[in-house]
Amino acid sequence: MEQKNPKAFTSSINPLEVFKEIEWKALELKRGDFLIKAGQTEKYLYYVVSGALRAYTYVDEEEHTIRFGYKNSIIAAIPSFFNEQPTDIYIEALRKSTLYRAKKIDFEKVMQESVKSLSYYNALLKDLIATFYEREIDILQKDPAKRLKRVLERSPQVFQEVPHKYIAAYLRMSAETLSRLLNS
Amino acid sequence: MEQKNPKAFTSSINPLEVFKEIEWKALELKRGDFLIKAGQTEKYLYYVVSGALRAYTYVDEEEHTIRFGYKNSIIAAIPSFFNEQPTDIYIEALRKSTLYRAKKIDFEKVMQESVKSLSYYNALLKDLIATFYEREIDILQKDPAKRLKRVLERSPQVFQEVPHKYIAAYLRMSAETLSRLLNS
DNA sequence: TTCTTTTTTTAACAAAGGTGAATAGAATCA
DNA sequence: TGATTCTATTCACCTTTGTTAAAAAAAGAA
Repeated sequence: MEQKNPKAFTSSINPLEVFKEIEWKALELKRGDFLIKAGQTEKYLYYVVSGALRAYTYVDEEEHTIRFGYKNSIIAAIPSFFNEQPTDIYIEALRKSTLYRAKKIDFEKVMQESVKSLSYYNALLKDLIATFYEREIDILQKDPAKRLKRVLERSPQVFQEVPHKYIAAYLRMSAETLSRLLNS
Repeated sequence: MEQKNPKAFTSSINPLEVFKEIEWKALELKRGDFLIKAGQTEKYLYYVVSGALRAYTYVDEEEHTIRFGYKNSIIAAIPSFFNEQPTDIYIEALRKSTLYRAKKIDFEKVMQESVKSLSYYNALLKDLIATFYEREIDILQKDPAKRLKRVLERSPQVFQEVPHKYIAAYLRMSAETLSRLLNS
């Protein structure tokens, strides 16, 4: 069974397999490129083939890392994707990355045509809700060591893919605290 | 516009209006009664007419308050409702409460029969995702005063409905810290 | 490869918030 | 109503984690 978190607003479903009727367009990002920036409205869902990305937002000048995208994960500015309002999320490539993207309108078209697609879409939504819920429980833990443990057990590979300073931010701790925890 | 959070896994939609075809059964809870307990699978969606409830879960013996339900809000053990697996959530009435409930299977039936219902259902899901996202940003704030401010501005009435010690837990701070903040 | 930039580690220090305890105040129930 | 239980406040103390700074290590670019 594939791990679920902390992929970016993700699902254990491989959308390229499931939504074959949809046109998936390949794209290449280099380190520092953005998939989306605050103010834009999310029109795509992305599937990461290789590389690493992070989603973050600002509240009162403070940056908060909220999700990662890496191999086999879905990433997008999900709230904007669903409500079609401008997002406050930035998604940035942390290194050279290859992804596929599909248009929201293409999803909707396929959804109307096929009951099977609709049920897959529902599965995707369920997975999304599960991910959000897991995330909520993760960050509620008071003890930084517990927060680390949960994510480390669920998604050990993220520690290979993503610089620790971003993982620390994702776990709402300083890079120094994460370093202390990993070396003890 | 109605506030969105921290209702319990909620929506600004009034489901009694929108899902008229569904049979909504009234129920009365007294203080201390449970809507659902860990281990059970959520088969209902509840709409709160009056009263106050809280949803909480345990991680390593520690209790975490995750949502509240009160007047005009929806509450349920949402992840379980969607994935049909046993939940780890408890939902408890904090005082005498009146609610309506509808069966999941009735939702599904209506969804198949009417495109309009399906689109309302989608709206409900969007709202749910927005709520989860707001919640994530809320609890990520480092400063307890900021976490309080966000919820206080969005849902001032929760401070009338719910004992502060639960609000403190919801805001991941001690009751003492909340008291300090409110009296300064 | 070498150079440069970025990331990680370590340490000393400060400060924020939790804990425990005791009191005061509210709400609930018989 | 009065009694009891539950909730909120206050204080002193202490632990934990963030901050600042500097050095070491690693990764990326040329």
